[in-house]
Amino acid sequence: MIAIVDCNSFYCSCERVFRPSLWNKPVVVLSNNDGCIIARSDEAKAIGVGMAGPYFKAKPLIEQYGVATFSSNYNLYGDMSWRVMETLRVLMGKEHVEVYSVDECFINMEKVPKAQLQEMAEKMRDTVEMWTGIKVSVGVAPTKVLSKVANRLAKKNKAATNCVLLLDSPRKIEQALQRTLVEDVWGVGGKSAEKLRRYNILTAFDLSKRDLNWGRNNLGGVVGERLLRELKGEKSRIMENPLVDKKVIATTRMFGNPVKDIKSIKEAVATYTTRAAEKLRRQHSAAKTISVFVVPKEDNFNPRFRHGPSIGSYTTLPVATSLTNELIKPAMEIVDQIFEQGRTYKKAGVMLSSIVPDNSIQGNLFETDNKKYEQRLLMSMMDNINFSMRDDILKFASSGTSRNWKMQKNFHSPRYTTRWDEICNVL
DNA sequence: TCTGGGGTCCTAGGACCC
DNA sequence: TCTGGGGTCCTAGGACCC
Repeated sequence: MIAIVDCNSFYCSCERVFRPSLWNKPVVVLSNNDGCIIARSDEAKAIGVGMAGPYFKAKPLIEQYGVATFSSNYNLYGDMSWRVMETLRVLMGKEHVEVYSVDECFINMEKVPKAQLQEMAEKMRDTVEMWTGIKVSVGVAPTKVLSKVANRLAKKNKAATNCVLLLDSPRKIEQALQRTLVEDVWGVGGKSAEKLRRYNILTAFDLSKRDLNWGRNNLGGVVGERLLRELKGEKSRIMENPLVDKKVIATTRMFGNPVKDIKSIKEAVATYTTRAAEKLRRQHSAAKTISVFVVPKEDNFNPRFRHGPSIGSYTTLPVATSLTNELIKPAMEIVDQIFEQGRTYKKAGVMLSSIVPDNSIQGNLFETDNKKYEQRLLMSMMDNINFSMRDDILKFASSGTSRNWKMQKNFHSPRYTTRWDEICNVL
């Protein structure tokens, strides 16, 4: 059996841990740049605040009900996520925990006797709440897809399930599938749901009755076949190694305000490159390809392309690198290529790909080992200082000092758990 | 006026090889 | 007159996830 542990309204819950007065009150958290709503407490859902909607549209409702509003505080959420996952690793053994996203993880329950599954799921729920203050929901079933179905129903019917649902018999699985619409199945997105409805497949149960070949031919090849296997109770996505290195590393952001000058774009791109290179070094990798793109602000707004088309280019380096300065240089050259005078831009991004472990970088005849060593030492000193002191205390000059492109964060909460000067005060 | 930021996997099709 | 069959690698793009 497999369990999935999923934090309830995770970002909102993180904010509420340090603001108990918001308990049972409507809370929302906004995306970067305070653009969209990306998390809502149950109370906010109840008064009709929509998911992923733009903030400005929901603003009247938010003000009318006095909804507590926060800019996203990823320092806080990242640390709280680590606490939740670490609690589960202590409880279940770290080899059984597969972190799937910031707020959810799969637990391999093969070793737990069948009669103790319910009890163990409740223990996970209670321990995480006791140790971190975060409430979670737990779904347990024979496969990952079915455990997601269970988790969703547990969350939707908190009064009846107390946030734990175990699907351990064919009858329970069938009932759960009948109560789940096909678009709510993990792996079925908008496009597929539309197609399935045309075949009169409306619930997860309807879908589970199709045979594997049908899935292969109508739902994106092997992906569809695997999905059908999982719905039928046959494991098809194995427990993956949770700490696989990223194959692509990206840092992309909307600007706080639209930007017209190349200097600002270069500052932003240099800053994003710095951030991406840090992520690269954290996983001890180096990249051979760097791509840069910008998104112009289009006057005729087309809802089909919310961000408008992006304009970009890439450079393949002679040797893979993880050194910030070696990545900033080609990035700046790409900006020179793609920037058009007279246009206004609203977003830019940097992507690193062709990623290899940094201990297997191909040597370069013309570079002495000594110089490389010194440069790496410099990088790791910068990383340490920036991590332990404050973001960006040391930076490359090309990242700029004016930073008028920086994003808006008008409702930022303190980084209670990761900065000494922002620690929680109890008065 | 104002709509995020990361990722993954898979497939099709072209270039190229013998 | 008549021009195969099998494979690999790469890239772009689609669909999906949180």
